[in-house]
Amino acid sequence: MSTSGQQQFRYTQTPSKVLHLRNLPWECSEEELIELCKPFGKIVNTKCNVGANRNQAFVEFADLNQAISMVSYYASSSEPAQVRGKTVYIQYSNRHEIVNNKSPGDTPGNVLLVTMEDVQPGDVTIEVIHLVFSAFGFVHKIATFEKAAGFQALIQFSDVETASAAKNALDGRSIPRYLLLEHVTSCHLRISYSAHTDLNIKFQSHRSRDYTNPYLPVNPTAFEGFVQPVLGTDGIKKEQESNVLLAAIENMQYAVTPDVLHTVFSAFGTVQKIAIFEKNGQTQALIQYPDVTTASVSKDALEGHSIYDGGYCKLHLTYSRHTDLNVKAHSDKSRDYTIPDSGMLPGQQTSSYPTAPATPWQNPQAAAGYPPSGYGTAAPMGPQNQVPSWDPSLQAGRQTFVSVPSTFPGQTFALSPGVAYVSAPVSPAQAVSSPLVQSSHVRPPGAASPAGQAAYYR
DNA sequence: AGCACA
Repeated sequence: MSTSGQQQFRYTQTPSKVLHLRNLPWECSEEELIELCKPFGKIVNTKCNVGANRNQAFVEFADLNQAISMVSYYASSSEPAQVRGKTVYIQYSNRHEIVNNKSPGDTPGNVLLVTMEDVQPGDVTIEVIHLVFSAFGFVHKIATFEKAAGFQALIQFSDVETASAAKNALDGRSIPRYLLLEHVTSCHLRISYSAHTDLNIKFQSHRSRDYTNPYLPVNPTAFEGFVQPVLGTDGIKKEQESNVLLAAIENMQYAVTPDVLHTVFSAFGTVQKIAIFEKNGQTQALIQYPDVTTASVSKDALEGHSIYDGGYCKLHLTYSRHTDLNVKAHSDKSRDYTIPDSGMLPGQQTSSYPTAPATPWQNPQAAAGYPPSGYGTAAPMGPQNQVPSWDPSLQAGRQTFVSVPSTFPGQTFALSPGVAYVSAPVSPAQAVSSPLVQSSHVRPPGAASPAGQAAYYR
């Protein structure tokens, strides 16, 4: 019992038939899981693609001893458990059975429920959805709606076969970027079967279509008053600018506080308000500037950059629909910098940073070879590092990372850490002179492979 | 790299 050594923590949990596996490759299949676990016993249930990164899973053995044998084996093995060459960490789950594994969403039907991750409703138009799914057969009807899970669409095919073909081909993939709005960096598709068999579409509108009934009335109010991105003539691209930026923070290994964001975003102008919140398991933030131009410059300069080197806390910026945030003046999730802070000058607001020990924009060399193992490697951020307003000299000395351009969503962790320096950081002056919104050029749909598959990003 | 709710 007294196994001395570093792995003793593995035994601190009470054994369970259910094992919790983490650090799996993204979208690890059930087959791969079973392959890994079946040498140790009979697997009666699994739950894959769990967690925000879909890189965790649960495996339930028929017998407790089988689970124990697997944990024990890898606890003492010199070779770690691996899937696709990635070390998998195994521990006992704190639950004793996997519940609800077979959801209704696994029962095939002719209607698919598609969840588009990491996008705002309206970022993906119904035309694009139609285009993407038409590659597998005639799409009868589409209804889109906003749920807590995100932006969702019900897509009705003629039959189960067509629907499952589309599901198999597209589930877990991303809509090719050239079909997306300029500011939309990725659109993962999560697809399950709906229990519906026939959708009841009442109007042709920006959120619902019935392609079997061209005479269906067009909802007269459906297209106007629509705050979502304005559709271009091709119905595919265009975005609405705003003085408020929405930042989706990817790969958030460090705490991101309002003050950290303030430091980063103040480089381009006065930051008025900041709000941080969780959405769909991802941390997002709203950053309010006084005007659209400042927001636009900031957005162009910071998009895709990471707050910390190594690709941590990577920012994806879009324009928010908000124009004026209503936030608590001083909480751990929000700040209103427009409210005069008695006894505190604006530049002194850095005085209390309980949770922001890492230095944004730190010199990459400083951390080279030091994978982030906590906050220790980063120097505490002091007032001297605060950037209250634009200062070219600071910007010149500031080095930032940008991920390799070909980094696809979901592969972020799997890709080599080949990050590239932005050798000439974008200065606001340059950014202003360059177009704020790129041309709405869209490659023709024919550019997609006929099967509609090769073009989709894994 | 640390627990599942759609």
